[in-house]
Amino acid sequence: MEVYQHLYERYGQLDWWPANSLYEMMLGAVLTQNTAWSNVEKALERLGTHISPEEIEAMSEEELAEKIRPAGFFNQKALYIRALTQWYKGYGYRREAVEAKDLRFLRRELLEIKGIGRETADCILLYGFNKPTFVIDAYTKRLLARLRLVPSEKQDYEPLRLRFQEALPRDVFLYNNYHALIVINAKTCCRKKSPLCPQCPLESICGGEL
DNA sequence: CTCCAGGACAAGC
DNA sequence: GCTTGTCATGGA
Repeated sequence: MEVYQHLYERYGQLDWWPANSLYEMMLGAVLTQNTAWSNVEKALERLGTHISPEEIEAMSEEELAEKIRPAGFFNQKALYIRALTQWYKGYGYRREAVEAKDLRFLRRELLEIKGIGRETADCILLYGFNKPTFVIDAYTKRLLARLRLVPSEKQDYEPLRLRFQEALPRDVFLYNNYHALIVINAKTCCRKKSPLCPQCPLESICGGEL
């Protein structure tokens, strides 16, 4: 918890994920795949704030792709969003219906959806449906590499996720805030590949435990 | 101009 | 199983 402590002292409790609704959160998770968040914002804005799954369903494939164009990979992401929306429809677009299922079941279901890989699934589960699964993204890998907790940024997803989960108490709020802190910190400082910038809250840490 | 950003998939080994 | 080419925009 050492790394977490330092980040928490700097940024505090974030209660994170930039979205106005659960559905918008899910859209953001797909749209941000290998894409700068500023471009995701443009795409979400073009869809209109408080976009509903029913509205997305009413759109044609081309129409949706055109709307999300600024986010890049728009043809694929249009497919992915439709597939994800179809899945959600199976639960009547009801949050409680999804949350009633357990984590392992939902994770398997999400991973079967075209365009929903491990990271996107975990984001949706953690930030969308409050399930305790840890999110591993590029920022997380970069952080681990800089702290020398792993030899390089090229690490497999699952071992890293389990490493975090085994090192931390199984708490959805902790998982949520921890990953949020990693993202916020990455966007705030330590941009490029400098080891760790001087003003980084983790500057003094060397090999501490997560 | 090049490089990169909160990945995922299909094809090939 | 693991690795590689592909998908695309907008900003630095």
